[in-house]
Amino acid sequence: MIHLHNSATGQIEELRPAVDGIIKMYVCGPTVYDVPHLGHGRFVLVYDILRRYLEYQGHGVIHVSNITDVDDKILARADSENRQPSQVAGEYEKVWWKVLDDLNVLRPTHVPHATAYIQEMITFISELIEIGAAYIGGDGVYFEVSRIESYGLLAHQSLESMRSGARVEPNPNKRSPIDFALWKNTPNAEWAWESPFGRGRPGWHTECVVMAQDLLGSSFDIHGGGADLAFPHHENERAQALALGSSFADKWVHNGFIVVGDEKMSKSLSNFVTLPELIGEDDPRAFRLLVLQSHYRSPLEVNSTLIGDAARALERIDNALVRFDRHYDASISHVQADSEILESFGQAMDNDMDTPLAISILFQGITSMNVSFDNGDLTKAIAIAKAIEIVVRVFGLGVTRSELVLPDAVVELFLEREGARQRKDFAASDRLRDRLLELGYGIEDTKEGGQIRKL
RNA sequence: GGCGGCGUGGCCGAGUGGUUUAGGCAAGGGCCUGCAAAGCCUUGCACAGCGGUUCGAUUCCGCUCGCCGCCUCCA
Repeated sequence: MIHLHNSATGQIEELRPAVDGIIKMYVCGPTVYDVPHLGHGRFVLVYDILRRYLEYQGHGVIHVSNITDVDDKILARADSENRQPSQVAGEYEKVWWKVLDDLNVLRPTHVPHATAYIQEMITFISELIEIGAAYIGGDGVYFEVSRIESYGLLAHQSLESMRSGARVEPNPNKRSPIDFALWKNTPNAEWAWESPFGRGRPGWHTECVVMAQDLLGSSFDIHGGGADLAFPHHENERAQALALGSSFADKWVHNGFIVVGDEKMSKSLSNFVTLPELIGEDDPRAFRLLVLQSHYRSPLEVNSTLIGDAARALERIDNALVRFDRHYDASISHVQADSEILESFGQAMDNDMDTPLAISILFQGITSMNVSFDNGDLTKAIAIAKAIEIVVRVFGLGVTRSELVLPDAVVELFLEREGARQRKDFAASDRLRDRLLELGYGIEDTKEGGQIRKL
């Protein structure tokens, strides 16, 4: 079974699903107020890979990831553009799914929206007030953090040190500076909901607790998100759940940031690259490979050089799969995937998702597959190729193996060149090869004749 | 100020108390090829610095220097 780093304990621990064979995972999704950037891309890829791996191992995965469509930033954008918040949210959610499709990310099992859970949140907040864990301040409802003894678990800070180190601005409506808002009263706002505590809208930290528990139950296996969500977002989710007696998430998993020149990529530093920008220029798989080549908890540097390096590395994988395709026929369908490769792959992944090591195993496999093909050991080559194909699929790096349909004009040029080569008219054959290259088709001459493929 | 993390060969980036190499990209040499492409083979005194533990440390401990993150909206 996979072992994962649990931010709650600081240890790498074995995942033990509460329900055998089913893994329940909640991943905090985006606030849809702008175009997603590389940081969003990384978290989405990390948990996509985790999910694919767990499914590869035969587990059922219930993957829940929300869309935050109620938020101050959405409102601010709507106001500045003089339109409805729901329009803003709708627009950027569309962009979000487009980008995820481009990145070949599997859709979560459930995608709850905050706006669809307002009533449930109101009920939840009422319960917190009832048991005395939350109180009504002048401008909203606050959670009384001191109610939770273990508050600070994810921040790795004691309640006391959090209190003394709090940098939040003092708010006379709060009993303590570290208390956080569950409900914000906005009596005159257009975009607001009626509640027993006044007209307003929910705070950010409540939606995930409510939606996660609605879809996964009061306890589940994995709660994931970016490292910057550990505190305060996840800490506050946890506090609310615990106040009402839930055990909530078993493992807290946090991925590292994208960095640019050693600095965190963020809006405030305006050093971010958006995903549509990246995808527009490069093979989206290059970014996925870059993410795989670093450990998910480490900071990851991204720049055009590194994306280019990854794109070239990708060619090595693609070339290997093309070579596999060329040799594939019914006669070798019974060959089993190389178990040694799959075993080391599993060991690497089980160790806190060591994808960099797993990737190195993949590349080593590619080399030995090529060697086996070169030596004419077809059975061995195919066995390795089959293992490679499995690993590539778990990583989500596969290309759609759509039938390579060549336009007639290309076929004509290709056959013409084959003829020229046979006549040893190399001047003509090279000219034709250049023509094909211009059209986007590459040729490799092998013992069996020329091989053409789209580049 | 509190807490957490990092510093590996030209670049990115794993890993490990010792004998065999992470891996990718780039660079040099070679094989293959009509030339290429693809592929293969091969080369490069890596583990921030200083001490300590140890038969032996890049890997454990301490200190120093440098860097980053969280503590505020943030993936």
